[in-house]
Amino acid sequence: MFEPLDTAPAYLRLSAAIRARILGRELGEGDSLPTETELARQFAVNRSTVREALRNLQSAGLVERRGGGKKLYVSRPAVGAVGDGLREALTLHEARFADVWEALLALEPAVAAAAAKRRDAVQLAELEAIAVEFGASEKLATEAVALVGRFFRALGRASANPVFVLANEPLVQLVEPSLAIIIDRLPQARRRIAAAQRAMVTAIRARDRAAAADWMRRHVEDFRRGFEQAGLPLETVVR
Amino acid sequence: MFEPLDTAPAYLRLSAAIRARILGRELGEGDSLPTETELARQFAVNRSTVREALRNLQSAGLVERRGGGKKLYVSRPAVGAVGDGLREALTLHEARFADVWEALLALEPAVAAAAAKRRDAVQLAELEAIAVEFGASEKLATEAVALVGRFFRALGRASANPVFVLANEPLVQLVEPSLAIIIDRLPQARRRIAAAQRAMVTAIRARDRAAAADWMRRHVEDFRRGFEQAGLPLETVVR
DNA sequence: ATTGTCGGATTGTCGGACAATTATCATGGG
DNA sequence: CCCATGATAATTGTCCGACAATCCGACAAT
Repeated sequence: MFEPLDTAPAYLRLSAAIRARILGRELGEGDSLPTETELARQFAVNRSTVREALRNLQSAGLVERRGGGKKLYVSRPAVGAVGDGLREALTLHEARFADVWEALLALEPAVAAAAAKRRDAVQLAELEAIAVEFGASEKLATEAVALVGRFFRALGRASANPVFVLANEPLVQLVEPSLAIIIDRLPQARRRIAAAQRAMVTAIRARDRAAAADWMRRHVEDFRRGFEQAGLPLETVVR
Repeated sequence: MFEPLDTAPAYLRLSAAIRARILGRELGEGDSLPTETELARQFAVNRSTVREALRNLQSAGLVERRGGGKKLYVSRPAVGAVGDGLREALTLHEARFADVWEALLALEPAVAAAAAKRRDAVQLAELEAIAVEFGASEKLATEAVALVGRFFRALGRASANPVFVLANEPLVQLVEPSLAIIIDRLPQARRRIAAAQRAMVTAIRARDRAAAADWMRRHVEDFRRGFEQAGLPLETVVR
């Protein structure tokens, strides 16, 4: 007979309303939002309430401020921001290295295969450049790790699959600290990574999906071995 | 020479400060936050500013209100909430069905294998119950879809890998509407899904990882065929 | 064309206020 | 002694009004 009343706080209903407009494409990426005062007038609430709703949308990445300006623009959630959130969530869920590794083993070969299938010339050149720079490096562990991260991210973009791009990000973030330790402790790590990157680039250049996936699989398995050889237990909780 | 000044608004620095405490485990899950007035006093800002910071943390799932109460408690981001955010992000990134399917094909066999390896008796019973209920159903498409969703989520939990659990969620959410259409249009879809679920349960009961992964692979590939046979183009943008 | 200036618009932050709801606790009954 | 109960205090959600800092756009000066 009667439906339950919506007793949610106004700031939540407000952000839900705007969120729905964005997801329904009535507000497209790049459109600017009305000013806070104007929103307050339209929704007939106080500006403080509007601001709470906006903070909500802002941390979901649905609106953002561009280049030091004041206006808010509708945006698609940035990969980095989504990745940060996922990394936090996984950290608080006490994901262990073994868990992340298991996901990497499932995901990355498919990413590599998709990259081999769909990469364009620019993306191939980027991967090559990163592999060359890594191979030539006598750099600090942190710089080497950053290059590995760039390689994986470039691979994700080359896969032309937004699901892979987004899924990639938190895994790479979570793995980077461990990788730094491995590169520090195991002298052969750099060589093995460089070899794997070369092999993957070659396979991707040849558009050989199977080879790309296979080399990635070895690369990821190597990574686990490195983790163990560096004396770290697989049950280590990542953070 | 000079470092850039931190000119971020107070509400952002405030949420960053609390966020760091939570991620650093100084505030553990279940701890309650001080009241807004108390936070305002400690950080020497106005309560309005505190509230904006809290809205930020709240939508990241780092704090939540429990059972209609007033107090805020530190929490780990709920799987459903993280999944919602990811689904939104993927929608706005214009992920196509083909992209989601490609990710499913990479991820789900690994999830099934992990479930076969690590499931306990309760989780096995849950999977069995869902499969039986699905097999016996003359239900509406929406109910059948809900059961498929429950099957995949139960599988994720049985994998005992939080990365799989979190990655699973948005994919399942994105795929459910398509699945409803398929079940509506293709009479044989129900039978094929039921058969796949039975096979997977059998493999998982026997702890046969390879068989579980293999049946899941077929299941996912079947899903793509169903999508095409239902007359939907793979390039359809999910939402 | 670049730089400086000026007024208006907008955001960030503040203080205070109040109703509605929730937490706390003393108190009396079983 | 334990539990229900009601009064009281604390807290949240929302509003109002205010003001400095900053950004924006237009216009003037170099």
